[in-house]
Order: sequence, then C-alpha cells, then structure tokens
Amino acid sequence: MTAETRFTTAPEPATASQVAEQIVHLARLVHGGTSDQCLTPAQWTALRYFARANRFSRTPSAFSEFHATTRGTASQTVKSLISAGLLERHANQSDGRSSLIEVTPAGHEKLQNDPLSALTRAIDLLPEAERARFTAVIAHLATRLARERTAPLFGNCGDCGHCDTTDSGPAYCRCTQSLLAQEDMNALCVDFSPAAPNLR
Amino acid sequence: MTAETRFTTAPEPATASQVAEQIVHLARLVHGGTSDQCLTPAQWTALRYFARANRFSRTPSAFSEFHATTRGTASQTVKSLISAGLLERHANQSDGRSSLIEVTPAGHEKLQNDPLSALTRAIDLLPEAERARFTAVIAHLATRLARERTAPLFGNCGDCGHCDTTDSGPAYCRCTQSLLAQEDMNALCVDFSPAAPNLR
DNA sequence: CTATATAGTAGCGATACGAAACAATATTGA
DNA sequence: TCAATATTGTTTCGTATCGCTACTATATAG
Repeated sequence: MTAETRFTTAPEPATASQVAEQIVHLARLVHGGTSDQCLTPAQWTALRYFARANRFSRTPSAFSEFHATTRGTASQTVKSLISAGLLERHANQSDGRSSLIEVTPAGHEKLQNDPLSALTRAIDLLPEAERARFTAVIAHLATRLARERTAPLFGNCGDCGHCDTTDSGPAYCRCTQSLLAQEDMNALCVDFSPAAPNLR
Repeated sequence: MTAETRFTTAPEPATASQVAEQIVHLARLVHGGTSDQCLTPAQWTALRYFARANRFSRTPSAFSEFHATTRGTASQTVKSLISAGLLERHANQSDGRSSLIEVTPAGHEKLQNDPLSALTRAIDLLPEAERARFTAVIAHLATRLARERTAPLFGNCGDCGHCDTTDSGPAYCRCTQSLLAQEDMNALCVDFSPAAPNLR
C-alpha cells in the first residue's frame, strides 16, 4: 500500500500497548479455562520454580522474591504443596534458619500435566529462526522490566556474569564460591546477573 | 563454537518451556512490585478492556469471556470500577437486558498511570523490524492458545474475517451487520475471527 | 403465549494475599 | 565474649477476590 492510497478504514499495525496487553492476556489464558484445576496459579508457579531453581535458590525466601510477593505468602504456598506431597523440606546443613525445598516424584509427575505446556508446545512449533529471535526479545523485555521494578532477574547460571567457564571441567560461580554441575548451568538462580546484554 | 568443542558446562539455548515461564513471569512483573497499587490486576484489566473494546463488546458478559472468568466475578469487578467513578453504565437501546459500559474521563486519566506502560515502553524501544516480528509471533501464540482453550480470540476488527473493506468509505461488518468507523478498526471485538493465519 | 435462552446481579463460602508480630539462627562489631 | 542487628521462616488476622448457585429481567423461538 503506497502513501497515496490511505483508506479511511485501513487497519493500522498493532501498537506496543496492544502487544503488551496481548502478553498479559496470553499469561492469563495459561491458567484460566479448562486446564488442570487441582492447583492454583501460585501453586503451579511454585512447583515450576522449585523444579527449575538451582540448589542455592530452592528456598521459600528466594521463591517469594521470584514471585514478587511476601515471604509469608510464599511460606503458605510452599506449605500447601508440601502437605499435598508435591514438595519436600530438607534441612540446610550450613544455615539452621534456611531450608532446602525439593520436588518429590509426585511433584515431577504433576508437572507432566502443567497447564503451561499448551504454551510451551505452541512455542516449540515456531520455525527455528523465529523461535531464537523471539526467545531473545522475551529475555530482553524481562531484563528491562525486572530492572525497572528492582526485581531480581532469575536467569540461568550459564548466562550469568558470576560464572567462570573454563575450557574443560566444571564451571565456577564467583558469587556462591562453588563449582557448578552441568545441570546447574540451565537452572534459575536468585543471584543472577546477566553476563552480556541480550539485545544490542 | 564448533561441534568438536563441547564443554561439559556449556550453557544450552533456552528451551520452549523456559520461554513460556518467562512470559508468565513477565506478565506477573507488570502488576507486581512498586506499580500503582490503587487498582487490582483484575480492575486494571477491566479498565483497559473497556477502553479498547468496540461498542458491541463493551458489556460485562463480553469482559467475562475476555478475562476467562464467570459473569458473576466480572460483574463485581465492573461494579467496583463504577463506584470508583472510572466506568459508567449506559442502557442498551436495543436490548433491555444488556448494558453498555464506558470509561469515564477519570478512567482515561487513570490509564495514564497504567502499570502496563513499563512493558509498553520496553516494546516500543525494540528495533522496528524486531518489533514487527515479535508482534506477529505473540499474535500467533495467542491465537493458538485461545483455540486450544476454546476461548474467544478478541482481535481487532480490521484483521477480522467478518470485515468487508471497500476501497473507499467505511468498512462493513458482516457479523454485526453494521458499518465500522475508523476507531472501530483497531478496537477489540468479542466476535473476532482471524481473516488470515498470522504465521505460515 | 408458553418454553427456553441469555444478560446481569446477589449472596455464600473458600481461599489467596499482604501486613504485622514473632521465633530461631547468623552475623557484626565493640 | 557478648550484645545489637540482620536474615530466614512461620503464624495469625483482616481484606478482598473468585467461583458457584440461585435469582430476576428481558429476548427469542415455536
């Protein structure tokens, strides 16, 4: 369409605010509707979090920060999942105040029916190149918004500025002063600090 | 990095489920934290909805479908915003049961402080080409998820299959059998049906 | 003109959330 | 060493949100 042919009723491209609304709507559709109703959205988020977080971040406090809520509320959510048999509490050897939360086998099984999987499948079906770009943009937006809200970023250890990767052998985290296993490299960490900007 | 140099601790690209989690997290950050606390997330969504919906969709029922909740809950949300002076109820001439909801000047003013604007600004700052691709992918994902959840799509009239655009003069909506003004073309409609797939 | 469908409301019960107070353990610093 | 302070986590309580059910009012179909 050229500049001359401007129809009075031509649709305009979606504005940024319309896209923002659509993102919020998308997130709501995940937990709304005919999905698995046995868990509340907060409980699903907690279960997902403890399945994804590294061993330094599997605490009620870290989850409360991730979920942008209070420690009291997070404590209740964790308690409900423990009594449902989906989470387990373990003592932290080095800190008597803290406790380490683990997902039980029943919890992992429950995650097979995660209502989020509908969105996951849709993303998986994107063309490879499209998905890579989309992933980068989402990460970029999350970083910007978290910084503005002064909320922690919660990225993967592998992308973290605290992480020293050597050419061979395990990586080392300067923040927690410990070696990182392979599985830690793709786990969420409360102390995450991006190593490099996601988008120029 | 070549295929030969596979470090045991190399970070892997984000999986689809990690991106999905990030989208949900992004949506939560919008209303969490230090944003404007005078309205609840449901109230913000309702206020935004009635500011964006076309005249056929500005009803409590249509909002309840959009918000994936019950009519009773939606009714309460609308009532609270009316008593706060942010929405107004008008009688529907052609249907005595229905009512038409309008955003008051105070409501439009409140929308200036929409906590969503942080995300909107971040999207606006994306490079032009990047934003266009991102917009298309978000719309595609919303369409897929809505179809799976059998939730209405709520797209813009201008992109709707019911819309007959002539080369000049106003467009015509075959669904509501009425002419559409320019402002309607970018408004949400409960009867939306996509004219063409968003993504091949 | 009756039967059925739809728009919207009211009341209820469950519960999720935030705030505040509290207990227990760590850490700091004189 | 020991008091002061910070941090982790829980508990309790009040508020408000949400879904459910029943209900009224209007519209539509046969």
